Amino acid sequence: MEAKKIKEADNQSVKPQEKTHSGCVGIIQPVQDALYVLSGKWKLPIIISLTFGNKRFGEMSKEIPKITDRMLSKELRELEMNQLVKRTVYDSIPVVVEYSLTDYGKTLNPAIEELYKWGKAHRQRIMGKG
Amino acid sequence: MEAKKIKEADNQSVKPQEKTHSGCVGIIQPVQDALYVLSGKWKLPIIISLTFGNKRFGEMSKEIPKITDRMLSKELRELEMNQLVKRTVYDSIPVVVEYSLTDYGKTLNPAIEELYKWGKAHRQRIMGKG
DNA sequence: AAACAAACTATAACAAAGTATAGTACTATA
DNA sequence: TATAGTACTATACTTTGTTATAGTTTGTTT
Repeated sequence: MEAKKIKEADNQSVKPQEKTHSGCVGIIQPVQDALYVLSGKWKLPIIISLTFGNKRFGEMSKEIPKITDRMLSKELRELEMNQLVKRTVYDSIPVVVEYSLTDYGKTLNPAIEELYKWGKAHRQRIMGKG
Repeated sequence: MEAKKIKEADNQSVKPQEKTHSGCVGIIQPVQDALYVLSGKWKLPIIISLTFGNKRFGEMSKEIPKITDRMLSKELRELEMNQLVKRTVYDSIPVVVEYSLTDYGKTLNPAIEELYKWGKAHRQRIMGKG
């Protein structure tokens, strides 16, 4: 499988000659690239689940609150295409499929960590010091 | 204006008694909280634009590639509700409206920074060492 | 008075994302 | 033969997100 390309539409914008205004376009684009790969409700939950150890389909299905099998399957395939997740089939009987994070997938850790910290603080702020 | 509540649906899950599996649910939820606030294609671009200085509607509209006025207006309102962005009306003539990040909005900086770094590396990986 | 700018807002249409439900293929066990 | 486990996939549908287009208000310039 081949890595999904970065959206064409994100390619537009800013030839080097153009004014970069305050330089913010150079920041926006990579952030949008990241969001594109992580888009949707479930990719980060799946990745997080796998940072806690390799998992089988059924385990993840139980472990990630509210995810449906369809979404799990769909998102795992996308993550695989982007080389963040690896799928290993053991030809035991019955067949067992194990998912794991690739080394590349693990490079998302610092970003996830920051989102986690912010999200935690945000929840506390909103729920009132809970 | 009042801060938008965290989605009810995100409240479900895990009573303290329940098995936390490998503890990953405790990470997933805050990350989903963060994603909820930052959801959509435009909130981070808008926030990034404002980290480079206070801006007026028209400036942001030009500076953020491809955003429509409708989305800019809608997303600014949401960010304002979440206290990430402040809207200041100067009663000059003609009236001028300035948007800025709140201190709280600025706390997103580390997360954005990590997403930026990852997105930049990802683009290089995919575009081929560009 | 006519045209224009800033900062939006309304309406409708369309696209993407997500959910619900059911079903498949394989094998094992009762 | 019937039931069950594992790992999905198909279909249809609903919801949410985004875009396109046009219009509003207040005031300015010509």
